[in-house]
Order: sequence, then C-alpha cells, then structure tokens
Amino acid sequence: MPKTNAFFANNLIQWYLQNKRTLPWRATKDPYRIWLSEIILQQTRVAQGLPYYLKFIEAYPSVKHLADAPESDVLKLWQGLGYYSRARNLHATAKMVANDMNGIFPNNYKELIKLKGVGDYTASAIASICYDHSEAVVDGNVFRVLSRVFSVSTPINSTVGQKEFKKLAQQLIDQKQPGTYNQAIMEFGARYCVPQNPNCDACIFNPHCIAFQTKTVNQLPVKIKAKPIKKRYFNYLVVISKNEKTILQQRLGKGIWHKLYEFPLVETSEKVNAKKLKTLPQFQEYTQNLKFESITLYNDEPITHKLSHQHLITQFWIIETFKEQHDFIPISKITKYAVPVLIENFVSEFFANY
DNA sequence: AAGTCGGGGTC
DNA sequence: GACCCAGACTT
Repeated sequence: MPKTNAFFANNLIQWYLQNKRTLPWRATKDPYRIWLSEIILQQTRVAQGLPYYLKFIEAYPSVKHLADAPESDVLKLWQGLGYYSRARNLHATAKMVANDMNGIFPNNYKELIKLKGVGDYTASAIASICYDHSEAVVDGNVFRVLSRVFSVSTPINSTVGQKEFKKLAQQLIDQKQPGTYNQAIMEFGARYCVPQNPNCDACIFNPHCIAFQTKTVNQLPVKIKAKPIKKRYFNYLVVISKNEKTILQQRLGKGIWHKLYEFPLVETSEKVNAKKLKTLPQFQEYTQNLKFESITLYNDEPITHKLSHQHLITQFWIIETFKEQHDFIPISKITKYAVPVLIENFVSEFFANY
C-alpha cells in the first residue's frame, strides 16, 4: 500500500502531467464546457464522445445557445451516442441555467447535483475542475485503480461498495489540486490500469499495489454480475408510396429511445413470417387504411442490433402503397429526424439510391 | 437494492 | 460472447 496519501496523489499527478492526452475540455475551466464534456463522457469512451463534444460546442457555443435550441435539434445532434436521456436532461438543464440562473452554473457540489442529469460523479467533477473544490470523483476508472492498489473486493456496483470507494477516494484526493488529481486518477485508469492485461510490470505503483503483490490484479474490481440479455423481435413497417413518401413515428412510451423516431413497429415474441405478421392486430391497425400493393421482407436474415441489456432481432418489411395519409413524410426528410442507429443503418443502406 | 437506459471498443 | 466505458434515474 502507498506509504502515505500524499505519496499516492503526488505520483499520480506527476504521472498525469507527463502522460495526459491533449483534449479540448482540458484547455478550459468554463463550467459550460466542463459540464457538457462530463455529460457526454458518462459511460462513454473519450474516442467516441470527442466528435460529439466538438459538434456541440460548434452548434452551441454557450449555455444560452443550447437553451434556445429546440429539443429535437439537440436529440438529432446526439443521435448515435446512446443513453438519450442524457440529451434530454442536458437540454432541460441548459434551459434551467440560462433562464432561472442568469446563465451562470452553480459553483458547488450541493447545488450542482440538483441539476438534471448531474449525479455524484458529475457534480464532483465540475466542482473540482472548475472551482478547485475538494470533491473526489468515483467513476469506472477510479473503482478499478483503488480496488487494485488497496485490494478492496467490495462489489463496485453495490450500495456499500459505492460508499466505501467514495470515502476512500475522498481521503486520497489532493487538497491543493483536486481537479488535476481527479483527472489524473481517471486518466491513469483509462490508459494504464486498464481492465484487461494491464502492464503491471512497468507500473509506477507496483511496489505499493496490493493486487500486484498478491497477484490478484485480474480478479479486481469485483462486480455483481448482470442478469442475462433479453431477446426482442422487431418488425418495422417501411411504408413507401408512389410519391416516395413514408411514415415515421415518435417513441413516446417508457423504455428505449424515448422521443426518437422509427418506422411503425410491430413487436412479436418470436420471429414471424409475412403470413403471420398480417394476422396481428397491430399490423392491421397500422395498415388498415393503406390498401397496400405488396409486402416484401427486406432482409432475409434478421438484423440483430445489440444493446447492453437486450438484443433486437429485427426484420424490415417493405410495404408499397398507392395511398398517402396526412402523416406521410418525404423519404428525403428522414435525415431531419433523430433516429436510433438501427434505423439510421437501414435508411442509409436501403435509401442510398433514392 | 435492483432495473433500466445505447452504442462501440476490446479481448 | 463477455466485459467495459470520465453514470444517472426510476421503481
């Protein structure tokens, strides 16, 4: 174990200053930019989030710009990043800050955590990075580094684990450079003390890392294992009129992709063929006024779209029709709507020639 | 305390 | 296929 907390913090910061990546949000203490980056990076790798950060800063240079945008624009810009509640909460908080707080972000943990989409991690990150407050962050990297160095085997996704690691992190944080320290331990976890096959032999902490000394690095951190993945069967009705129009619907219930758009969806408990599909009440409801000309299956083999907790086994049914109704939109306008990646992939492939 | 919420990278 | 990612929110 590190001899002292100061030893741990000092070495971590020293390592960080020599090895950190140059990232746009590391060149500012503007709370708007720090907040935006932290929301984008929740459960998201830097490489995946970076282009979105740049797009958002360009489209919305200030919190007021973001607040003044329609939510549909924000969701469209967020398209493809996942966990869309982040985008909805981002916009709601931007409006709150711009309209009710005179455009000025709260400057302490207690007030920051009241913002929608801002939890313990993000409030600590903003408070430490922007305002030099001693608030320790605990993200996936911190869990991993601390569990190994101090050999803490409490499950990181248990309530007691969360508290224990938060307490430990708070004891270790550098009081003079809390923001730098927080970023240092996260960077170290992301780049060195990685989940699989970390290069422990070259690690600056290996004399002090209990997991390394006891050869238990590959057993830490401990996590209560997730329940099995659910399979769902999606049938999308891709209606195409003679005037090259189609139907999109907005998802408004609970569940995935709230407020995003998709083709009319018939979900079934198993894979269905055209004959079976036509007998389903929901299919008949969608198509009762269409008097469609033909229905053909686009993909012979269902497309399996994998989410973290469910697999969407998807068939796209092409339905040609003469009739059009008020809710038809030109196919060329599909790109204006925020859609899930599953839909985006199909659209870009199928409509490539339209 | 357990479930839910995306998409992509890694091994 | 399993695990993970600069977590937060709902039930």
